[in-house]
Amino acid sequence: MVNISTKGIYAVAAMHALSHSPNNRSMQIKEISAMTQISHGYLEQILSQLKKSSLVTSTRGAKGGYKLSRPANKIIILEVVEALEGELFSVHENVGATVVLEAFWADMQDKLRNLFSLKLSELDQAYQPFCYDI
Amino acid sequence: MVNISTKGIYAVAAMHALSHSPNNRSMQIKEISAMTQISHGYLEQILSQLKKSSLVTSTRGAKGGYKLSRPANKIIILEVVEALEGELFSVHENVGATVVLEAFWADMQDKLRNLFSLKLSELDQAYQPFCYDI
DNA sequence: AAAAAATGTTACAAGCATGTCCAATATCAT
DNA sequence: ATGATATTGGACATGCTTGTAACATTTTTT
Repeated sequence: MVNISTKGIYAVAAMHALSHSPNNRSMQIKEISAMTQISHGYLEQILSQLKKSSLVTSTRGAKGGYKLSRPANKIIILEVVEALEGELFSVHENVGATVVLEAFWADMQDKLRNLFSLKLSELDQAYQPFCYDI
Repeated sequence: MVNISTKGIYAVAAMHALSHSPNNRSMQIKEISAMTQISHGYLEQILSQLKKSSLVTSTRGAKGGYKLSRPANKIIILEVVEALEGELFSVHENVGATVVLEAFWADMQDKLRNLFSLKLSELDQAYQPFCYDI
């Protein structure tokens, strides 16, 4: 079943925010919350998960915060989403019930995973609105 | 948020079963249940939804059943899934919070909808396992 | 007319997801 | 050392989803 909810989308937003921290300096939840409009409490949970999946590292205490554990071009969106929601698409036993449907859903899974295999760093490159030069 | 759960997958399975009814004769829940391994009770709900979305028609009473309301090559998987789960992918306000992310998710939505715009009739053509001739 | 065979509708239990909140722990600054 | 500042972990409320089950309604058969 495909599963991308707000949680995964928020995670991508948080990671995207982190990827913009100059020189990958630590960012605090407070800052990320201000940038993404995600509630402080919910970010706590999300970042905790991202940490468990080794996508970010943290330092505690005053002046602490989170930062990317790897450069943004070594992280793909799929990882981020799956860190929060588990396997993006998993077809279980019996839901196909025919060979045709099993093959179909397996193919879908493949295509979906491809679709989400974009690097975090490519977000800006690919989706930045066109800007005129002077 | 992307949302395809067992319900949508079951719906595709049910529709696929119906598309194999010779001459589009009515099939009963009992038969569909036997073919797809989906419980009778749950199929009732699912078929009821499919009917509300005008994807199937039904006749009640003894010798009743369900059949496709249109030929299988006029029905796409996306419709079937969305009949059960609502819009396949909808990005709401604020979850992007930046232009880049909004553009990204909008693009994803587009690509996903394309991915699921396969005709019901194409399932067999595209995913039938290869068979050797004699 | 009555029984049998289907769909149609609704209520409900159990589990999962979303999001809030707080206490515990760790770190920095004075 | 002490207080301020952050993360960490978990408890918890609320609502949605999944799936079951029972009952109502409609149609056919005898």
